[in-house]
Amino acid sequence: MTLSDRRGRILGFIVDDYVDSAQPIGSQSLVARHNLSLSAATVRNEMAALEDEGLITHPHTSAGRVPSNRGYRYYVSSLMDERELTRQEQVAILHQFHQSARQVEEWAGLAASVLARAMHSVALVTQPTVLEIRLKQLQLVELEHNRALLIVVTSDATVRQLQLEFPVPAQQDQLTRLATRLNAELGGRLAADIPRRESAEPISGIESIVVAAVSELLLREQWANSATPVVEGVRELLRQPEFGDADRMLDTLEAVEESRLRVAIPSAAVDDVGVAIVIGDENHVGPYQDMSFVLARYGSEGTPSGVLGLLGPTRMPYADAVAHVRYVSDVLSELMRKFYTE
Amino acid sequence: MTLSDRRGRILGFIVDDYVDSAQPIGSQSLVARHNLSLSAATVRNEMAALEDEGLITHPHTSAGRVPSNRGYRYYVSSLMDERELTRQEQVAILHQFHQSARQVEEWAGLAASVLARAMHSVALVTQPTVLEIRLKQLQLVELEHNRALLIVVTSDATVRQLQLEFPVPAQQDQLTRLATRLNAELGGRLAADIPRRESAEPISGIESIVVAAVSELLLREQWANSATPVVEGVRELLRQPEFGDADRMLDTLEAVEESRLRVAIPSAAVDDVGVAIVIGDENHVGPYQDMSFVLARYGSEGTPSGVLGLLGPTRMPYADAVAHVRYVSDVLSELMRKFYTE
DNA sequence: TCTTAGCACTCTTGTAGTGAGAGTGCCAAT
DNA sequence: ATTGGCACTCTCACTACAAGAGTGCTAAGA
Repeated sequence: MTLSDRRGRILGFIVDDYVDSAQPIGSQSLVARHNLSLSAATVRNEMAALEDEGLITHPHTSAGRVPSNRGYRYYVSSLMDERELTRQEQVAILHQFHQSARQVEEWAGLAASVLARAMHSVALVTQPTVLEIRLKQLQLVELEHNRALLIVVTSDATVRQLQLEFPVPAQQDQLTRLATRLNAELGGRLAADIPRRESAEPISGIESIVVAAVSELLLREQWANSATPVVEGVRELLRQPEFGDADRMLDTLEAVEESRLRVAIPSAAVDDVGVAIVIGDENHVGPYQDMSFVLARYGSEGTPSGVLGLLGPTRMPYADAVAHVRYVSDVLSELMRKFYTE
Repeated sequence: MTLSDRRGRILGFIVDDYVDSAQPIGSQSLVARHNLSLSAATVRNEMAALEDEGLITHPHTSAGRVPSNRGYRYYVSSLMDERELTRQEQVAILHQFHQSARQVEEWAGLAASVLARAMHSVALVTQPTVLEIRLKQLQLVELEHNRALLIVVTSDATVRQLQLEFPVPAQQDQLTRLATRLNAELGGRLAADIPRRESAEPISGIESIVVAAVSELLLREQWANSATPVVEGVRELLRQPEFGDADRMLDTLEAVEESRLRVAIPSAAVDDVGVAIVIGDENHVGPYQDMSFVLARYGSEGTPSGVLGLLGPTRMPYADAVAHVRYVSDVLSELMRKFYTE
């Protein structure tokens, strides 16, 4: 569907005005605000046409117009002019990264709060993960009797631990020897390559327990991180007028909690370069019928990567959102690139 | 202050009724509900007296009575009969622990959700920490060039890592030798004993960096854990009628987020055995003027310990809350005792 | 054919008024 | 000391009403 030039502009105005006023837009106020050389009546006719196309709606007979999900979609795909952040905005963001992000693990959280604050919505950022995660080193520490702590360092410089229980007691020096041997055998391997050795040479009970645990840790790592993003800015979001009443607020709170697990779903839409926008019911799952996601990948060839983005009301300043998400994603990618290729 | 028997009973009824109806309690309905052999007028006289004592208030001239913070305090200290959880309630809770708590790290989270669900309030549980935390083992893993990962295992079987940057490159075998030596020197020491060696024998730059980092990690451990408890049940709490309007809800959301950092303050009131109750403005800090904390310690001699408890509206079923907090604290203490003394 | 002025109609929102209901406070009688 | 009675107060739900904003349609003008 393509709209005439004028009709498109009117839709654009409606979206813009509605996004920043949160009030239904009437023909007269629209003419006044934009100094149109048209009468309100003409605008009304165009509006009626836009409504026939399903791009805007009426809350009730005599209220102004509000963009529908399809209207936002048209706006985003055909009307919106993409913008970059101003130099000033960029500096403000960079500043926050330089000031307080010492550890890789803190980057995701920082990115999330930067985004949330700038856009007054919820920001979601997954921890960076490598698809091809390799074992870098493992270590065994005796705790008491027959319990030990397994520590695994992976190629993306993260650490995981698991407590193991052995059928028989094991001394620290015995564990150290085992760790040394396993490091030699398994170091540098992919998760997928590790546990396939049951039928090889006979192995002691302890060793098989350790090997199984190592493989579990390598896999769990990927899962846990990619499934539960850092969530920031819930309060920012709930302050928006669409969440003004208490019930709506509770539902949204639930939606946001679920979103921890659910980003996975719309993020399927994220291709490798661009910023993906999922508007309202375009996301068929869950309680997100009147919320939108703006998502992007970050990270590049040879570094861990993840997904980051915003979850806000459909009435969202999309151009700003896209600009912010893209910029933060670039910043994060660049940080990772520097860090991992040194 | 001590109330006459009858006056005390009436206060008790008011608190009980108000706690479960959330409606101001009038003299007539009180007489009816409890089959008092008194007239409403008499009850009114008693109520007037209670109001003079500052134990109950009037939302407005012609509404029923509502307990004041001092009223709750009197109720809790003199009127409430403590109860234990029924066998059934106990089993339900134990069941959840046996079913899903494999790792020590998961206990706090589990305890929090058990409490939150049972009491429809926010539950706060700090991770267990040892006051006398000792270095068990440290490990150094080369990452790239002059960066390495320091891993520290402490006496309470937790693991922390930190990325280090050295002024000069360091090979893995060099790092391994350093780690071995430092383990011999520092193993078993308290956090406080570690960094006090600058002026001892001359040390290489790398070594001093590592030692400083070890000490930082040992201390950070304690801080991070004791300051930020697991928080569960925000939605449960906000569903309570006192948070019915949106503004109130936002404020509370903020209060709860802050409570992550602030439990420290009322938890000062927690003595070693009992359950502490902090009602409304008894907590002078922050936005908790009409919320109450019910807190207890868990853990015992020789095991890590922490604080756990509830944050709910002052209109809270205190007897239930105390019973739940006490029981969960006992369960947790027992689990820890078993785990750490094998 | 497109645009526009005019007008009747609709729906929301805010204000005011009203009556029922619940509760209090006080007084006088028991 | 307790209680019945009664006037008074305040909330809450409902209704009525007017103002305001907006629409849809029609008919006239460019």
